[in-house]
Amino acid sequence: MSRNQNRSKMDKIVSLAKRRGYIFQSSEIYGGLSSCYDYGPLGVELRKNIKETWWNDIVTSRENVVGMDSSILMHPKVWEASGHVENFTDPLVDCKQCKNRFRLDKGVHKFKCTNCNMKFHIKEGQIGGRKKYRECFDDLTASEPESYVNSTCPRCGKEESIILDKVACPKCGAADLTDPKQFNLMFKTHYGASEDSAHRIYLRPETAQGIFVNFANVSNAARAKLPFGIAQIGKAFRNEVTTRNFIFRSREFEQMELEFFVRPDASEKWHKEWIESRLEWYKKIGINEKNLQLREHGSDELAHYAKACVDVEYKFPFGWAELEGIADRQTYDLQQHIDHSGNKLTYYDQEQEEHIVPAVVESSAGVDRTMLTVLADAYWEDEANDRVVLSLSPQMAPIKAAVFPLVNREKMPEVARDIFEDLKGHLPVEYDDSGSIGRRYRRQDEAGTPFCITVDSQTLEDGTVTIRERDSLEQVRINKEHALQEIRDRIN
RNA sequence: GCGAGUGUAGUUCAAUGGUAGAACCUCAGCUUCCCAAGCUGAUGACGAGGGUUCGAUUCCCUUCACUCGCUCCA
Repeated sequence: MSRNQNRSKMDKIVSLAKRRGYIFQSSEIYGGLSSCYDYGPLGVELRKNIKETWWNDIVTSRENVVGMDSSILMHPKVWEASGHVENFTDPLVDCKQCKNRFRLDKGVHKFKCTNCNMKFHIKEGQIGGRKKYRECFDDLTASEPESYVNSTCPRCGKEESIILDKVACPKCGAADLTDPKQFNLMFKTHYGASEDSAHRIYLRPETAQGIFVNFANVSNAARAKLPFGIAQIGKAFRNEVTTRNFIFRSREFEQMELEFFVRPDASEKWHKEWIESRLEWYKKIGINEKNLQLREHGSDELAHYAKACVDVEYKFPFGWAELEGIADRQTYDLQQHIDHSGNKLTYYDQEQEEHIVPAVVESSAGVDRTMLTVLADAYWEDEANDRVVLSLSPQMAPIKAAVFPLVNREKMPEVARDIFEDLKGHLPVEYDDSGSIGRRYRRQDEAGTPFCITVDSQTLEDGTVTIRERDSLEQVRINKEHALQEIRDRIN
């Protein structure tokens, strides 16, 4: 497909999502808030179904995985231990000339002496400049740039005479830079009514740390034995530099994370198992496997704590993109919290008769990305029948069935309403008697409803109704008393 | 964050320096015995804030949002 066609497919999904009540832009009446989205009546059902199938697959159906739900606000030291504070405090600048962005300390720092006008610069940790000036230094290996400010000039010997003249772009050499900016992906807020910095805390940028800090609590309470996992679904917040592609990357999002604790020597084996298991899950919720692939991180893109990481990717209209990362994090996380908190987050291995720090295999998936995947994968245009269809798997579909009277005459609406009333306590269903029957079928097709039950004149005679399947348009007659069971059977 | 582009009913599009039309959707009624039929009627928009002007949806500025390309993505 060409780019134009790809783009228009995303546009169509966005507009369908709004029209049918899946996804709205946040704060729309005030002009919208960038990258934040609200989920409407169908959206919230779809999200619930995604989360339920995940939870069922990861927690309920496994003996050795338990769930938890930690608070979004946590002690600030959690993020010092995890590395989230430290890794994102470097000031960054942009070169106005070549648009390069770099850490300020990576810029070319140009110094000069206010007394003798000696000049030198620091680039990539080396002192540079004219030969006659370089010779004034015993060693050309540079210290931190800040340490030269107000230092003694090595040429004329005058104290406190060196000043920082300018900082230039290491790429193009221009000294035309923006003011340094602090980039930290964590949202900051104040804890308590007082706004002094002592009470600064963060909205969690991932749910995983809530699991790690509860490692001892949960493993004791659950009497867990290795290998075992702790799972959590919850919101996380990141001040992303760029947000793009509808709900794909947003600043507020929901994660489904599993931290699976294993003996360190077994992490590789479990990493492989979870990769398979997670890929299967996406197929199970109805994603076309041709649109799924695994991608292993190269050593250059691995996070500092991870030994290996494999992404599950989906072929979106805008290209292949990451749905989930499955990482072998080794003992990094628990060890960091052991070091920072002083608590013994270890496991006593009965067989080896020793305390060990378990390694962890993490599966980190996004609810919102899964939702976009489900919608994009289900969307198609049935030109033969002139309709737009969301072929959601019955398990994912927000509305499982709709009930119609074929026409609004005789007793058909009453009979149809009775069937609807019987179903509605058990399944999400809709009743509709407006317009023509064809219009009502189309409406449900677009919303992704897999089944439509129609009451016609034969129903009044023998108590049977038609049940129509969304994708094939096939209809069969069943006894109206069996409608609930029939739909349940077809969902599973 | 930088550069380019785009903002008119729910959606897709018109028109205009004198405050806006349509189609589809939605709603109500009639009709309709199985796939967006028909008839009648109704609701509904110039993203926001300034400026120029007698008058701005239209021109200018700012801002917000979206799209694309960079950049970023523990």
